[in-house]
Amino acid sequence: MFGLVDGNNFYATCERVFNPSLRGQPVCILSSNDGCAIARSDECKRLGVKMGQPIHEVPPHIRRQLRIFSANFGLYGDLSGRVVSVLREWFPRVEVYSIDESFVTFDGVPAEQREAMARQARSQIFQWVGIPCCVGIGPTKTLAKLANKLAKKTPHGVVTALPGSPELETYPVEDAWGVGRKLTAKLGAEGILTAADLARANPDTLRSRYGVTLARTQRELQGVVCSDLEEVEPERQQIVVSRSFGQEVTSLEDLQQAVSTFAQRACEKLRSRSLQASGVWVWLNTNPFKPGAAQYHPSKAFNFIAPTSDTREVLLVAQGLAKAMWKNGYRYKKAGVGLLDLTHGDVHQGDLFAGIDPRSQALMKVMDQANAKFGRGTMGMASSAWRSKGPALAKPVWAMNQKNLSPAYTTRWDQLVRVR
DNA sequence: TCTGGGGTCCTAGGACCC
DNA sequence: TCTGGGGTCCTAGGACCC
Repeated sequence: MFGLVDGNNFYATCERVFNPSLRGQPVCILSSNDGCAIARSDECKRLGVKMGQPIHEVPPHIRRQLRIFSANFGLYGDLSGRVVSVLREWFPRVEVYSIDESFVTFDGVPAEQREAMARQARSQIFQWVGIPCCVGIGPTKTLAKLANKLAKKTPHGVVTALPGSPELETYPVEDAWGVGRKLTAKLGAEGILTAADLARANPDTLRSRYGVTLARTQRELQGVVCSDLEEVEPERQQIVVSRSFGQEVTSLEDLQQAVSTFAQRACEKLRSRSLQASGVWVWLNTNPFKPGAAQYHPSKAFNFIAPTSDTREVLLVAQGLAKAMWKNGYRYKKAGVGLLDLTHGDVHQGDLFAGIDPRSQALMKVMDQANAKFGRGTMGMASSAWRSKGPALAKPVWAMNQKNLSPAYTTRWDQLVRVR
């Protein structure tokens, strides 16, 4: 049996943990650049703010009632780790599925004890970390997900879903895991409106019309396990860093600084996972929402002869790609850098003629260690915006808007909460 | 004025191999 | 008039997830 544990309105709840004045208030978390609502407390949902809604579309009289925050991923990630560490004490097998969701298994736990166990784990997480969770239990991950959604509507927060449960008859198919907007529309046209309808549909027709993914979802709703617990995170295939700009960028110099900064960050992520990249990919975008503005969204990739994790090498290429795509006269709103064809550092297919420069790894190691010890941005490449962290340089024009960022309560000494 | 970021998997078609 | 069988790899697009 599987369990799915997830934090209710996770980001909004994280903000409340260290700021009790937010309890009972409509809390709304904005995406990077303070654009869209990406998390809402129940009170905020009741005021009609929609998931993903651009905040400027929310009527001013509603907006004034909201407690608005810029996304503070450092805080959310840290609290997420605390939730997982409590879970590991209760369950021998845990799959961390996302920042706010984990799958667990009830191996060897008798059926009549599972819900009680889930309730205990749930109350301990609330007591120790301060995050209210719900637990869904089912014989497959898909049913556990479904049960979790049902649990949100109960006061005790724990629900079990079995194949053929009466709840499936009224459970909308679009809320099933693996059924998105497009499939909902197509299935609806065939009269498949609920999870029970999907479970009952003709499997051959489903397979041939919609592919193997939906066929698996159907089997899982019938109680057949198609997706097992993945305790070890699979190796990354790609690493992407992209941002919308706070202000539109109109000079190549600013654009290259942004691209450098993203490339540098991508390389840090790469090395933290002991990976190397064989390809780099850069793309640029103008503002698609601006009516009448000239649009341009080029993208260009480059393959290395031998995989690398050296920031200098990646940066040089990323800069070159950005320059090659640059056209005067456009107003750029977004850029991104991707690292592709990732391989593990210990399986190195070298360059027959150039060999490996041992100094490269040593240099990167020193940089990473300095940044780990003294904080991100302590050492960096001059072409990036790394120095903008210090007091001497102005904020880059492309820097994100984060007007309502809460403190790094758990990850910076100077931002700890004071108790009088 | 203001519109997120980071991923995965599947499928079909084309180019190429022997 | 007739035109094989069995593969791989790559890419683009579409769908999904949080």
